[in-house]
Order: sequence, then structure tokens, then C-alpha cells
Amino acid sequence: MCVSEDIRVRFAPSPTGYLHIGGARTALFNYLFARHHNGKFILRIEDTDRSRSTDEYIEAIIDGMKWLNLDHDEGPFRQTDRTELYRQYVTRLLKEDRAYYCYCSAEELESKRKLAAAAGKPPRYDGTCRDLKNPIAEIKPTVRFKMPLYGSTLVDDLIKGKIVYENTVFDDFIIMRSDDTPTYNFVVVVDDIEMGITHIIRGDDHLNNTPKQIHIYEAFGKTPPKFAHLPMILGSDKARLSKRHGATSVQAYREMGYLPEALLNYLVRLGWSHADQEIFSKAELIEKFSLEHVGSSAAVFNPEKLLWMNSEYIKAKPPDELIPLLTLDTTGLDKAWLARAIATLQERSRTIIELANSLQYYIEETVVIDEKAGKKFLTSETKPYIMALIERLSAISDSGFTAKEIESVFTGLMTEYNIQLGKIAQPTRVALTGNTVSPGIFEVIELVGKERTIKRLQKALVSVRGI
RNA sequence: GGUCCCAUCGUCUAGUGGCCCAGGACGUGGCCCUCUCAAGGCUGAAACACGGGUUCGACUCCCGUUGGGACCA
Repeated sequence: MCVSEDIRVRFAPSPTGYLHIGGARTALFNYLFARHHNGKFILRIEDTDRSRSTDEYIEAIIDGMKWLNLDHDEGPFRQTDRTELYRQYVTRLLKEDRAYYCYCSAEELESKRKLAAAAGKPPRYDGTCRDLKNPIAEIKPTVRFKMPLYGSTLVDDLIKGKIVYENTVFDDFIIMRSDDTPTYNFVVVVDDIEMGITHIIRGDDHLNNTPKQIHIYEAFGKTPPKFAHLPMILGSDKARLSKRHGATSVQAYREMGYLPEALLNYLVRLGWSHADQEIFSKAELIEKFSLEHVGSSAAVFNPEKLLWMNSEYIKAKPPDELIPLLTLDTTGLDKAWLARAIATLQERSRTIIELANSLQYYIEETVVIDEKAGKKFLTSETKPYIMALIERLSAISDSGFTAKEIESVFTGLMTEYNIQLGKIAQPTRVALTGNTVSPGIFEVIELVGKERTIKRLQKALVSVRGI
């Protein structure tokens, strides 16, 4: 089943922005398809549109791919400086009468277009220059591709199925502008031929370009590759996902504290499924991925589910692997201790940022007590408990300062004062963390350590006096 | 405007003619657990867009309508 048939796929983003969520998903599907079939995954940067492409964005895309761990086998290739190659291909079509020079001016075309629109007809090129015998001097021509005038074109898409286009809907589109720059539909085909691409997996916004491209393949005597058009990712209003729906770049999610595995897992489930399973390791994805189980309808991006997915991955990750991901300076900290601190916070952190924030009260020397929390729990009523607690905790030896010992101190106080644990735990929590929310109080105390715990409790007492 | 694509809970989806008075997940309500918050467990509400066919039988096949989307202009 997974025997290699020399499958070659590519991800071909244009560097006109950062790596987009949708682009990342396209890359992922290509990647998984290649890995599943033991094929090659090629990265190609489509930077023909120089005015909108920047090196910064090229870097950002490569960087994003690296972060997501979608490693490519060949490339990154760039289209710039391959113009000579495209020119050769154009010349060949010209020679073989599959393309022709067109001398129509932009103004002429515009007025024809308007006329057609007025007559209620689709605005298509009328073929004025198609059978022109002699070149017109003085005019720098464009090059148009000769599309068939009748018949139909079949696109047999791996995801969408068979789609038939009547050839009468096509016009002879421009493959090279008058300034000698080739157009998109032409360039992709040349590149895909040159790179021996066998399967084109891309967004379905390219679906309507496909019949045109198929004819270019045929003009070069090539069998077109297989096509698989992925449905789009939509925003909450069902419009194509864009900035106004919030963060759309991969790096934005990195900065918000998402794990690459989580993002990938979320993205793969947008359109692909494997029965009821939600969480997949990368190895599982490679093993189980298939185009047959990619759905055909567009999917709405749901940040809440992504957040949940991320929390699942944070919970599952060994604490010491989380340390290098922290946006904190951890130099000088005991790694084993830090790992234990992280372990207490994993199940209550949905992002790395949340984790890092909560970690503060373990790491810092002192904490700032939230005003509301202090008012509620550090009162004259709870003061005696804290005083007693300071006394008992001080009595524990440094080496015996463990959660277990600490717990017995608390239970002792509970019976002595005949109170619920919450009566002591909450004020203590506020004193130690500055707030009312934290992992189990005994663990927190142990990890904060005897010295700092007592200091913070004493400081809390001072604030009670201030009331 | 033309062409094309799409249509199961709010969202992601399972479902390939009978297993479905439709399953899972996120989110959401309730309960349990409980030192807080989470996590976890149990449980509830929530969908086959509509109308025609085909068929003994349609969520599943066909046609149309409606609604979304994309591309070209």
C-alpha cells in the first residue's frame, strides 16, 4: 500500500506575507501525503511577483515550516532568475503554434470587455490576434495560449471528483506579459513539469485554474499530474479566513504559546478525519493519512478547540521538555525543581504563556498580593491561623519540608481550631501566590520552600495589620 | 455578471442505501470529586437546509431551489 511510486509533491507559497494558517495546513497535507507514500516533499517559493515578495517573508515562511517541523526534501527553490527558462518554454509554444503574439492594447481589450458585459456576455478575449499572420511592428506584444475552441475539459480531482468544463468558457489567456514576465498559470506548470511533480495538493481557490493548466501540460506533451483541491479555511463569519478574524500567521500562534504539534493536530482535523479520533502523534498521522478521508466542504477555524488541543499537548508533555519552551530566563534555576514546579501547573495551563505566568510565584523572591484577594482572605479572622502556621512550619527541619509533612501541619491546625481546611489554605494561598488560584497548597509550599514561605506569610500578616 | 465548488448539532466531524428516532470532539448546562483553580468522572440540551424523484428502504444516489464560498472580470 505504501510502496513508493516516486511520488513528488510540493508546497509553493508566495512570500507576500507570513506563513498563514491555511498555508500551513496545505503544507501539512502535502507533507503527510509525501511521508505516507515515501515520496518527496519539495518547497518552492513563488516569488515571481517581486513587487509584493520580500526576503523577510521568505525567511518567515521557512522559519515557520521549521518550527512546525515540516521538513522538506528538496528546495527551497525560488522562481526569480528562472525567467530565462520560462522564456524558453514560451518560445517552444510559439514555435509549435500553441501560443501566439497578441497586439491588442489594454484600452481595446477594456472596451471590448465592456461591450461584452453590456451584451450580457462573459468578458472573454475574442481571439483577434489568434490567426494573425504578420507581426505588427512598433507594438510590444503579449503572448497568449491557444485554448481549444470546442469540446470539454475534465478535471478528475482526488478530493472533489470529476469536474467537466465546457471549453467554450475559456479564452486565450496571456502567458507572458508585454514586459516579458510570465503569468502565474504558466509558471506553475513549467515549474511543476521541471520538478517532476506527480500530485498537486493545494487550496481549492485554484480549482478554476486547473483546466487551463491541464491544457498547458498537454501542449508540452506531458500527462498532467493528479490534482487534489483542499477546501478553504473560513473565519467565524464563513468568509475566507483573514486578519480580521484574529491571528492568522503561524508565528502569531507560536508567540501566543501554542505548541507546534498541537497546531498541526488541530489543522489536520480541519478537513481530515479518522473515525472518532482527535489526537494523533505525527507518526500516526503519517501512517493514517489519506486523501480519501479529506472532506470536500470548507471548515470554520475554531480557536477554542485549538486552545483545548494545545492544553492536551501541554498536559501530555514531559515537564523537562517544557523548560526550553518557556519564555522565561531559567538560567541559574535548578532544573529538577523547575520540572516539578511545571508538573503542578501543566493541567491548568492551556498555553506556554499561561504556564510561564503561573510559574512566577515559584521563581520570584516575593509576590504582589492581589488587593481583592488580600481583603477577602487576609483578615483578622485568619490572622491567628497564619501565625500558628508560621510557627509550625518553622519547626519542620529543612530536609523534612515536604508536602506530606506540611499536610500534617495543616490537619493538626484544623483539629486544634476545629476548622475546615479552606480556612487556612486560602489565606496561605493568597500569601504565597498573591492570588486565590493555584495548585494544591501543600505542593506549592514545598516548592516555594521553607524560607520564602515563611517570609511571605510574615509579609501577609503585615498587610492584615494595615487593615 | 459568468464559471466552478460546497451543504449532518453553534463549530470540527463520523456516516459510502438498511447497523442511525444519527456517533465522537470542542464549546455549553447540571451533578460528583474538592483547600482554590484546573484536571477527571457521570449526565443534559443541540444537527441530516428545503422540495421533488430513484428505491422495498434514503443522511447516504439523481434533479431542482435556497444559502454559503472560490475564481475570472
